Amino acid sequence: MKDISKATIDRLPLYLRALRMSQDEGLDVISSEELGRRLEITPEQIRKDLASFGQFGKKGVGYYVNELKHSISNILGLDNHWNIAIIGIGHLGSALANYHNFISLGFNLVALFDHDSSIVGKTVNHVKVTDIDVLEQTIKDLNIHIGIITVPGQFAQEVANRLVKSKIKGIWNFAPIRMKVPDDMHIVNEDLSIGLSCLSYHITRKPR
Amino acid sequence: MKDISKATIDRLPLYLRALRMSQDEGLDVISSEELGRRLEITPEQIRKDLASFGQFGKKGVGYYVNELKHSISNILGLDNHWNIAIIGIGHLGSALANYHNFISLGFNLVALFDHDSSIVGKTVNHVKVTDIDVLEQTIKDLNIHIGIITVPGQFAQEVANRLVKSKIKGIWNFAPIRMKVPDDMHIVNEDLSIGLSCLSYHITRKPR
DNA sequence: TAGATTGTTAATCGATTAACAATC
DNA sequence: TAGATTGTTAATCGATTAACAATC
Repeated sequence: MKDISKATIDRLPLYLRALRMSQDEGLDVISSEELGRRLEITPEQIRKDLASFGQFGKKGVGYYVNELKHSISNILGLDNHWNIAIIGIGHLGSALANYHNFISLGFNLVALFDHDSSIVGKTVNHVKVTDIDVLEQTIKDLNIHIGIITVPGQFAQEVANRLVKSKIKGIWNFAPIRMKVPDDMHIVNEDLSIGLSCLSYHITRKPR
Repeated sequence: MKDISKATIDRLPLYLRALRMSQDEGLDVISSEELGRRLEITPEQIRKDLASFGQFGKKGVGYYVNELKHSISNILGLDNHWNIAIIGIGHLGSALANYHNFISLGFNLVALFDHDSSIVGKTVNHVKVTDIDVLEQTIKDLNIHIGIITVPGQFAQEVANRLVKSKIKGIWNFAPIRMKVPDDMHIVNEDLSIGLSCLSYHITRKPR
């Protein structure tokens, strides 16, 4: 398989979601044209993206919704049903613990960690908060694959270091810093203030 | 000014943050080399990005931290101190209402809206939750510029329609749908499940 | 001055769009 | 069959990287 562009991978989750919605509406077959209309992505782009992973459509017909849905799920590795943990159960951590979309994508929320003794022991969305002191051991015991960092910025690097040592597979980081991790560690930075700042830029430059 | 690339604009908030941190550390001057090291962006990229807005550096010296910080703030329109409101005070909406980074970027959180009578009237981070029935009037009264949508997906389009009618300047959308808005409406979609899905893709393909 | 570092132009790389043959 | 729609190749567009003159 050739190298897949980052932009293509970023669009796959959108395709998956649109396919689910289409299926809920009772559609069995969908064309790249229709999928594009729903997502505001050109049909050519969609066909190109999908074609980089194989031939999923039927010429003259379109794509079988259920089939393509499963194919994309598989490509994204969602079939692995990764075990995830959230580190830092403040406002954002709690919100993510309650975010049902992750569950519906196939992720298992198996642990929550916090430092604060007034939070440890509490239950958020049916999961008990564990003391961060036993982070490494719990990651091994519960076979946690992905760590979600929602601690304040000044503690994020240390948490990342401990996750790396615990042989976690990937990190999803919400702390507003660029962390230093080994080259082979997979890390995705979710930077909430970028979106709002960009919006500010656009409304300043091109007011309606 | 030539057309600025979307990628460039996305990086400006990162520059701004790194400059703040540098200033906190007592730095007066910073080179593109050093800035690049902190952000893992090439110095050439940084110089190119900044150059598209003007000449901010001194050859042979670097960039004056405080000066550049203010310039980028200005470019991003953060000087406007936009009034923002959050619509949908569930877990995510509450978390955003408590997110201090927005305040430190210069945004004013002036209103929170919800439909649920058990939430209306409560106070989150010193702001009272208003009934969504009076959304339009409150937007006018409080001169709200940006609406943050954190309602469940099925209600998001309707909220967007009402924001558009209320002549809001921009929408920051957390609902997992692509909303239909007029072409001249500025909207940024913050799609939380994309990041996690992409992480799943990477750890599946290239396990450490 | 000599060393350092920007700003800018040219070269490369990557992603999107257009076009169309293949085929259901 | 005729119309529709994919998959793929070629053309265009946009973004990054490299190189270097300008200058502090």
